[in-house]
Amino acid sequence: MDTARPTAQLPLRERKKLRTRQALVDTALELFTERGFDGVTLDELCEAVEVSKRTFFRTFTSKEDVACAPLHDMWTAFLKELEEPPGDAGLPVFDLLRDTLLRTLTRMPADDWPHRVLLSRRLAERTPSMDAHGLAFCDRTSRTVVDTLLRRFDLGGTPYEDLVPRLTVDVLVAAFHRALEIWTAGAGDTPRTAEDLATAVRTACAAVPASLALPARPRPVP
Amino acid sequence: MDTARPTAQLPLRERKKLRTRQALVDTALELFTERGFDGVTLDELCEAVEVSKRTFFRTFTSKEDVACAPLHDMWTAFLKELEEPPGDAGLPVFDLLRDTLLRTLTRMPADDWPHRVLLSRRLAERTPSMDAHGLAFCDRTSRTVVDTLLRRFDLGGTPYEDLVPRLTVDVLVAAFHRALEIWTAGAGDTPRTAEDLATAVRTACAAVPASLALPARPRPVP
DNA sequence: AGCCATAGTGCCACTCAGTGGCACAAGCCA
DNA sequence: TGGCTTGTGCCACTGAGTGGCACTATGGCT
Repeated sequence: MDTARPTAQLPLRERKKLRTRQALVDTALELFTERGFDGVTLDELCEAVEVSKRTFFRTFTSKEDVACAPLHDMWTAFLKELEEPPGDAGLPVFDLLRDTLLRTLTRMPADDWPHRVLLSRRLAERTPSMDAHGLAFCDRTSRTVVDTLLRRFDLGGTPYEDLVPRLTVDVLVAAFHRALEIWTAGAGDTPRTAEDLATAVRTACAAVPASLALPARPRPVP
Repeated sequence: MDTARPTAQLPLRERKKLRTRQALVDTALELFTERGFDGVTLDELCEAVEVSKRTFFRTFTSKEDVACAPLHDMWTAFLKELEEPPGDAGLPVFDLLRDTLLRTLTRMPADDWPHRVLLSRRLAERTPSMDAHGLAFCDRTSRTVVDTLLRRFDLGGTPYEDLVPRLTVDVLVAAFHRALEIWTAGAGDTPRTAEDLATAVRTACAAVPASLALPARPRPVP
């Protein structure tokens, strides 16, 4: 089952753990997609992966968590990527974040990650508790991102705590979510790649200025 | 307990229901604040309000729901407010939304609503599942807002579904959340009013352009 | 090679959120 | 007053998530 990955040379124990984790994610996405999030009990999932429920909860914090793993992984990779020294100095933070996100996308495992994200997002759209879990995770991650930014960059001491940089991150996250939505909704079973998603992210980010300037002409009342 | 409100003249049954609802919210916020969200079981809450658990779940969708009620109420009022014809035509949608939000704030019950929001937000900050629930609710509301906008205004048929107006709403929601955060964090037990919150909303909205332009000057590496 | 210390696992019993079903009471309408 | 509808109480049940303890596999050390 999917050995010899870029798992490189981790201690055996770690590799085993990662394999269990991946098996749980894949089986969960498969079962949930087939019978719905609520149509599958954790006992069944654990049975299928041959793992005790106790072990499941040592790997994931909740039933939602396992189904949201693909995007969790991406954001975790994003945080790592953000620690790398940026190419251009003086670039607006928003562009820096966008580029970091795009770079992260190119580095996700190209063969299976996009498919996992697709399944996960489709599930989230019809499973409120999954959606909630994903949003809360993004929110927590955003805080971490702001902390990293403050540590690495001189943002000129903004008033009201971290209002300005935090808004920057919020806008990027919003744009990413819109991109995901568009990417996920795309026609039926067309294969989706991380590049497609990157394109959508670029589009969404580019649409931000227009969204702030968008004029509201009232319709003629019917 | 808190009769003769702007409840006006609703059928008796409705008024009773609303009173039960309000009692549940207030008691929940009180108990949760005192002993923590997880430190109070629904059975205890229902006992305190003298209502059966079954009834609780006819009024609220989850334990989190009752604790998030204050902001739910606000967004519901916001949607209603958005149906009113706007004063100025041709105003940017973002400004229109912001003004609608500010107007909504002035119309919330001035005496007890702010205090409820404060308790609710403080709880949410240390209760992940409450935070998640609140975020998911906002997300769903955002969709409704976009639908209303599209129905009421001629937004010039944007490409990629509703990308542009949806981003507009997302940015407003982000700004509101930052405003809430600042307002909630404000010193200790200073009384907080809806006007204070309105001021914070104005500040956060005004900070949006700066957040997009914010330059990232790298710090000298330590 | 052999042997602990320790990280990780399985099992079991328990709490509590959330649901379905049915009988009953309170508000509403004639 | 009596039917009708709407909302409530009660009770049993499912399933997520947790704590505790005994057990096994791993990796370091001699």
